[in-house]
Amino acid sequence: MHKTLPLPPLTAIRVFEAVARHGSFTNAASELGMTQAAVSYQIKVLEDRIGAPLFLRRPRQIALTEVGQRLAPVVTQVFEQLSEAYVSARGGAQGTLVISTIATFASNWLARRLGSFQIAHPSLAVRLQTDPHLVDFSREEVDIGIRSGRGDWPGLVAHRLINADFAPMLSPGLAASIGGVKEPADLLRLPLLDPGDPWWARWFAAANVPVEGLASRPGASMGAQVYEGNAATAGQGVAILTPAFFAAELADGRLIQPFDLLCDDSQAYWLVYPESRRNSPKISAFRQWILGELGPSKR
Amino acid sequence: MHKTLPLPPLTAIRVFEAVARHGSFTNAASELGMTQAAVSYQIKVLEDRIGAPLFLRRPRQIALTEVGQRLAPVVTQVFEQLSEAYVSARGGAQGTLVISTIATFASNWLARRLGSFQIAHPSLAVRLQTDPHLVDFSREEVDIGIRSGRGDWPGLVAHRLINADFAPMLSPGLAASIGGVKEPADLLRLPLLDPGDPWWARWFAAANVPVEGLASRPGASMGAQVYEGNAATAGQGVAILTPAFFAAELADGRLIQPFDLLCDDSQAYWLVYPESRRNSPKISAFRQWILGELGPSKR
DNA sequence: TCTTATGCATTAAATGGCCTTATGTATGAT
DNA sequence: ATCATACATAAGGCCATTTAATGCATAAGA
Repeated sequence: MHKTLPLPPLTAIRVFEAVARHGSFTNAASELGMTQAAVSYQIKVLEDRIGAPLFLRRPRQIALTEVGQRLAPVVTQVFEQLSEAYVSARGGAQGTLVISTIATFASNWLARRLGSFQIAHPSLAVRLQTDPHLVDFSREEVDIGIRSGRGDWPGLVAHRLINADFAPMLSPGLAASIGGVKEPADLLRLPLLDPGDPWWARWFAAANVPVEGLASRPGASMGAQVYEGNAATAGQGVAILTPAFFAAELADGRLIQPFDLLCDDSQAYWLVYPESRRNSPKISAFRQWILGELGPSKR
Repeated sequence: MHKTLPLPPLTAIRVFEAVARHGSFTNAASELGMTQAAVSYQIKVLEDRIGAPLFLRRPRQIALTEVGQRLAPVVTQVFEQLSEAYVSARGGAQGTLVISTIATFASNWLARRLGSFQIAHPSLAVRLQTDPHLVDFSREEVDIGIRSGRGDWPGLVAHRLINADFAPMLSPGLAASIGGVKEPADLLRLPLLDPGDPWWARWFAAANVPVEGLASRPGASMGAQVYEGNAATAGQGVAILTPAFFAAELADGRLIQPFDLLCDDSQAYWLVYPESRRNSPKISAFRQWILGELGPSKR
């Protein structure tokens, strides 16, 4: 057990510092935003604790006693140090934004846009941390998380970013090679990328296209969408993809989505952070940025 | 107007320092003499103010976050400085005893005895300040005063030291030179020292001895007693003196007081100090010493 | 695997430190 | 002599702080 340091009443010391600096109870009170009576009280408290007067009460002014003169400079300096450390802690706490995200979102969405956030907030360092499990903000040093799920985490604020829905996509050239894709069954005349992905079976079922022979292996599709997207853009086949991850390709025509039919995994990607830090500047900044990014393109 | 420094909640900082040092809310609580719940609350307050967690809550232990790691050493150091200054102020306040006294008492009584006080309290420096007016403790840096008066000063504790009474004194040799002093009138056969002192007239009146011709000039007797006492001891005449100031001479026979008749000026010497500082160690020490000095010899 | 122990979080309620308002006192200025 | 200034004091209220009781999660042990 560590020896406890003998410390003066801190409230009183705070008041003493201001009084010593001003040489006046009244002026110190106005700086501290309290009444002169409160200052008088605190000084008395401190004088009682120290066992000696700190000020001489002269008619229209006060003067530090010897004891007060020895105490005042130390106290002033101590508060300066403390203030600096405090301000720096508040500031430093805002200097780095740690994002814990799952790899899929990082590579398919965040990677290409994060630059604009960093340009908008040049004083904020961003640390990306991809991690498959749901971060526990109370035991890991992470500011915000991006996770899939249902958005109902207790104690956390969750903003829905994008739905994890999916539809077939292919390059315009590949579609033209069979004279255009008119109906879902047409897709079966083209190579399917990762045909074992359970999303295929689900989508064709929703489209009322009976399909056999789609190997039913466990899909490693999550996180690999970016590769399949590249392959599809290159015209190598039809991929089943989440449109929000390929908004740019769909917009500029590198990929087309021939059917509006979207299937749903009943999953979504969420931005999450602790309720208690809702108003942290860096978290506000990121929230504002990411929701703005989603607004214009795909909502 | 000085710019107000931004400061953290000081109570919370105090708790934070202990927690950081112990690495435990529970242990810090016991050091601080409060409950673990209170510690938890204060840490939360500080974390809210700073806008970031200071500790990571891991299963059976906590760990400082980066923000906490930067804050903790500064805070610890700041409290060490503050504690040192505080202790030193409390101690320093007890290192010097400033006595404001009137010259008579200083020269006739204190001067010869103060040495024993300083020997008994070698760590206490004594500063004697002779000053004719009654010290105002609220505007002068004085610890104790010795003054004559009636002992009824509001806000001050007053201990009666000695009565300012008086009686004729002379050396045994001088008394023998006229065959001994048997009755008050015998004194008139000897030279009176400072015959103009009003004390003489008053004493002879009390002794029912009619006297004429005592020059009625304003007596400078107060403060001069020590000189008259020396002259009397040397056999140069009869002096009218305050017995308490010549206890040693009376005890060893250098002076005799032929008559018990004491006259009274209705004055006394008092030790005074502010009620609020009654328990200050140095004041207690002096009070105890001076009352002890009076006890054995003359009470 | 179940039980126990440890350590922090939370809630509601009690406490008292701290502040304010109102007023008093002393002194210097007009 | 009256007014203005600055600190002291008294009474009362409020809210920050604390406590007691309880919950929760995890690690250790049987």
